[in-house]
Amino acid sequence: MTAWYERATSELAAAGYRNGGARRAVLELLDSQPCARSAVEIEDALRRAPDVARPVSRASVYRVLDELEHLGLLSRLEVGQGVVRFEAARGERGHHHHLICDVCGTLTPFTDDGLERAIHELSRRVDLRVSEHEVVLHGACADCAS
Amino acid sequence: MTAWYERATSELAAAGYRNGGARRAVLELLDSQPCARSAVEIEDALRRAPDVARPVSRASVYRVLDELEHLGLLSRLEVGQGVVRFEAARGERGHHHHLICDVCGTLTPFTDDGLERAIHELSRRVDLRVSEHEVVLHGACADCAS
DNA sequence: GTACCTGCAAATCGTTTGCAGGAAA
DNA sequence: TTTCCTGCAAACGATTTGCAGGTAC
Repeated sequence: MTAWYERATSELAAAGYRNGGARRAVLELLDSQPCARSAVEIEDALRRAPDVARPVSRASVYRVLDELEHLGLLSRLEVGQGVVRFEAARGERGHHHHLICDVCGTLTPFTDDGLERAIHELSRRVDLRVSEHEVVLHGACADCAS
Repeated sequence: MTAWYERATSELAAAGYRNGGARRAVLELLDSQPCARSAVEIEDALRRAPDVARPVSRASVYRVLDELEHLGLLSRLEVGQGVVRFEAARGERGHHHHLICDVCGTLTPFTDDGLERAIHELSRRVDLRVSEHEVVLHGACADCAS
């Protein structure tokens, strides 16, 4: 159980949500993922691992994702073929961006301090009260480029 | 008629496409836009301006967008509520990124050399043959933040 | 016991596709 | 005339919603 999971459960409770089974299952699944997942991927993962999790209907997956996003506990990532993916927002330490292989669709996280500095700089000059940012590098991964 | 429009028509011709009315209408509309547009927005714009354009069916809009994207004449931008937007790929000079207001959905282009340098740098270190990149800053625009 | 939570099925919405008639070359 | 281009309508797949029963508290 990570810090994110604890924060998520306490913020959900503070917001008046009950501790239902579907919500807990989605929360645990997201907490265990290294990178962003779509609603369908989450539903499949929960269905395929009845030992550690419990099946959750697609409608509930979407509902939970929506709640978590509104509480600022998830980051939304749109990339690829009209699919929306979510991942735990773990704050400063967990902050990262994404590489996507346009051939096979694989998503890989990366971090870069120079990039963060540049974004921090320009965020102050821009006519928008910036709350988040996202960077995606498209290309061909090592496997697909060969 | 911009350089992009000319390049687009000649590349389309070179690829064996005919000069049909729907394709020309979508091309002209995209050429006149300052920023990315969705298929639905394009369809509406063409329908609302019968003087300068001609109505084009939604299916044709999607088909033309698809052709243009494959020829590298359009950049794809996914941001916001599961909508895909496209804009003319005008090359180096036209290269830019986007600010999006999460309240009203307004999309605004911006450029930043420091950001480009940082991305260029890290692109060489990363395990992906990078072909494109995209940066989106989320937040509240001047109007919505007040 | 009450109010929220969940699953199911139907409804939406963006996008894609099959097909038949119309247009470019 | 041949082949591509278009529009229409149906098909699709991701996401949302209405409703009835189940569950947390």
